[in-house]
Amino acid sequence: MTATPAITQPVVTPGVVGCCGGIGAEALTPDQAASLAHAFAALSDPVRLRLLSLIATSTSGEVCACDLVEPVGKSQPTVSHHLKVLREAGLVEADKRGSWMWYRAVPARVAQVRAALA
Amino acid sequence: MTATPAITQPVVTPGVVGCCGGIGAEALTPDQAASLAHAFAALSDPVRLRLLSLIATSTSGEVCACDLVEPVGKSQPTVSHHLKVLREAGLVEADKRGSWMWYRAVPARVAQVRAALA
DNA sequence: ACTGTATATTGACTGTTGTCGATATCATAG
DNA sequence: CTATGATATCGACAACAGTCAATATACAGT
Repeated sequence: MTATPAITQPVVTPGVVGCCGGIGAEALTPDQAASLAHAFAALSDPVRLRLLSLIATSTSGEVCACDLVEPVGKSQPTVSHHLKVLREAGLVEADKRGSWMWYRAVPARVAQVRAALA
Repeated sequence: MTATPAITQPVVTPGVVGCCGGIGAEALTPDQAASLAHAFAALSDPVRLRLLSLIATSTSGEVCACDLVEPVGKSQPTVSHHLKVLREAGLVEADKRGSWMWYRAVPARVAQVRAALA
């Protein structure tokens, strides 16, 4: 019954996700509840939701961190902190190119969290 | 563009929900992000997830509060507190019959939150 | 009325979280 | 190699959230 992948680690489960451990299936085990709660916690801040939205809706599929500070109206350290939380939740990933960090959403992970509400 | 219903209030939006304001659609406005974040915050606690799961998966569709204290392993006031948070988020509703409070899930509301991850 | 039971509220404590200024790290340009 | 710009980390603080014991409220049965 370890069907729900660990959310604590930024490891993104490959392949089809979100088949098990949903609210509407069987009752959640404490472990499943804990890891799901961690994922939802990452989504429970308006700034992080805006960041994820900005990243997920960008036409190029990725966006430079430098373009995220101004839209959310928070300081650079604060934005960096929120991006870290999103990354630790596996909802976004990033890599450094030159001086810039490019962030992109992880659709499979978002789908997995969404499926938990089934 | 005030498509996303207010989550702060326990008012449940009738009819079809979850068509607008999702992460993957356009970028969220600050207001949309705020109300969505409030909904996710209610799901960001393991105890509340277990409670919602227990309620949503009950065969009769509703469950007495007295049957929720023991499974989650928390004190009665703590469980009562979490049930209040779930109710304020519109994810569950309840009514008193005799001495007992009967809780049931609000599927439309759950679906609305799920749709925000589209 | 009184007693027992079910649920909610209060008050207090503790741990966590969002925020920013200051600073550190790292890459590029000159 | 220094200077500049982009990000991340650190330290501190205020606000918030989870928890429980104690108490309050409401209902049922006797």
